[in-house]
Amino acid sequence: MGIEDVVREAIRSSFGIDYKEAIPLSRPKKPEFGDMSTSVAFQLAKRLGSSPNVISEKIAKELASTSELFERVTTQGGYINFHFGKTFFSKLIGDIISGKLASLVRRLSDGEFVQIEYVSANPTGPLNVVSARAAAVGSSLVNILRRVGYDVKGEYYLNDAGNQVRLLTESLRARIKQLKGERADIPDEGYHGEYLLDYARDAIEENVPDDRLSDWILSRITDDIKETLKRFGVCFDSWVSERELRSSGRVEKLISELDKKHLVYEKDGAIWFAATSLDPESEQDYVLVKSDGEYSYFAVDIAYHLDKFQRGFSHVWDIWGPDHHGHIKRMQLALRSLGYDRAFSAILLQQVNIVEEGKRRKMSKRRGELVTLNELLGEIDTDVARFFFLDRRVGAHLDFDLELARKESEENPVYYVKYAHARIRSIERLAGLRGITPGSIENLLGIPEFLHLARRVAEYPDVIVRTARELETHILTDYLLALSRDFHHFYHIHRVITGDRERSSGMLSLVLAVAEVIKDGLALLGIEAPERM
RNA sequence: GCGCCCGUGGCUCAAUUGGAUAGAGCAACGGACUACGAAUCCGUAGAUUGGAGGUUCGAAUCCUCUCGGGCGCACCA
Repeated sequence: MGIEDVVREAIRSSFGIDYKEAIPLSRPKKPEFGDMSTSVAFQLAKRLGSSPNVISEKIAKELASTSELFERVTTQGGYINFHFGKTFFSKLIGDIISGKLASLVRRLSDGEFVQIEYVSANPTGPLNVVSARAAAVGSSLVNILRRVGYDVKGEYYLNDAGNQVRLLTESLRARIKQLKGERADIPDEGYHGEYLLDYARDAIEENVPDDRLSDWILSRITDDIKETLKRFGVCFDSWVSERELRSSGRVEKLISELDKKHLVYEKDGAIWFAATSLDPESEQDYVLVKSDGEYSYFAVDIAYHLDKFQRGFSHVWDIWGPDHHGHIKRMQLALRSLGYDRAFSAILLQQVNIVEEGKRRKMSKRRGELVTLNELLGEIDTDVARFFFLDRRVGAHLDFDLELARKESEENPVYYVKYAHARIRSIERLAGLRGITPGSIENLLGIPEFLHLARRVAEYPDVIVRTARELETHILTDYLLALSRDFHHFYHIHRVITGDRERSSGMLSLVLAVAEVIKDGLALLGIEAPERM
């Protein structure tokens, strides 16, 4: 029985009511307020026509006499504060250092088959820093959801068809001609980035026939994207090709499916999806088949998502850039008509701006103004870059100052966390030399810094759950920073290995637990925890 | 014009989704290595949470208005 149930039970026996709402539990800001607290008395005050003070005291009294979970239950101005006992911490630390850390995390799912689709940048050029943010966040969320029990697959949707590809090929063709000294202009809407010059050189060298140019450039760029992602520590479970999707007949099938539901009509030579008839709130209808006979991006994307569900995913998260937000509503609408809207959610990752000398610079792949992930990784460490992207809310804009990133790579917070880990491993090595092994911590919990650090370690399982639930990696990075800070502070006050073997054993248990948590947390974020630095 | 996201110390970000005195890191200033790693620690200073109303026991968080910044509103993807 968890804390929530215990409190609910206490409310029942104190006031004879069934409290069905969630019991708000939070970690108090001050240590004297205990290990966990609830403000439920405030909520009950109105309903019971009594003051929070009176109510909280009654519940606390009831809890103190009935629950074995707590050493003490106190009240403070209407708040009810719970204090855990020594056995709670002993068991926790013991479990962590004996390799049971993963089992302490509450499972949010029992193997539900789900997918996260991320990056999915068009294969028309090198990955930029915007995709890098998506790559860092997506790959970490895959790990974290896996930890709380989901069966997660990460997928990259490759837009290797349609207009953009045509423009890419024409741009490349123009670059080849230019290199051969012929006059040729890159189409206005085409890709003007210099990177195409390198590809053009290779194409000339390899003597790629003109009718194979499109396939050739797509596979070259796709390979380079895969290579870059690998360098960034990102590996996808699957890659889905838009071109194959188009030729598979799935789009056609989708349209006839929608047609059966009377959501399709023809106008001006195009075929439309009747969004407005499905939802009066919708502003407009959307084209499925253009008047030139080509499928629209929207049509193919619906077919793609339908295919995901037909592959058995019960939930699908897409990580999209802010420029896609207009796409969310209509996708949900289309999926609703097919019966899948609740199984789909989009995570809108806010944009990354490149900042130079305090001014934002526009990023455009077509104009070729971009900072590539490869360039970035040439300047700073993969781990530093990942941490940089992960230590922020997804909804927050990110002003990326390469100058600053370069500078910060030497004083980046990620090293603070890594250093805490390396320091503990160093202590562990010394303990090994002295023949000291982990032992009981019970006699040390009276030391304030020791208790504080133990409490911080105890938060970890809940931090993972919150990170997974909110799909926000910064919750985990922030926690790791706080844990590292608490450890460094502890380290300066208390020596772990001393002549007192019993005390040393207990101290060692706690710091080893800290190291295990750091290692585990960093691993979930795709970052290495070094033994030495 | 309509819709969505963001405004928190000089800078970059938090605040467990409405809870206790708004917290950290950079940068600034002053201190700490003769025992486990100084990539560290301790201290000082710095905030009318863009602004104005409202909702209630309680607001950075919710509602209305307003001011800035960004992004959408295609037979582009």
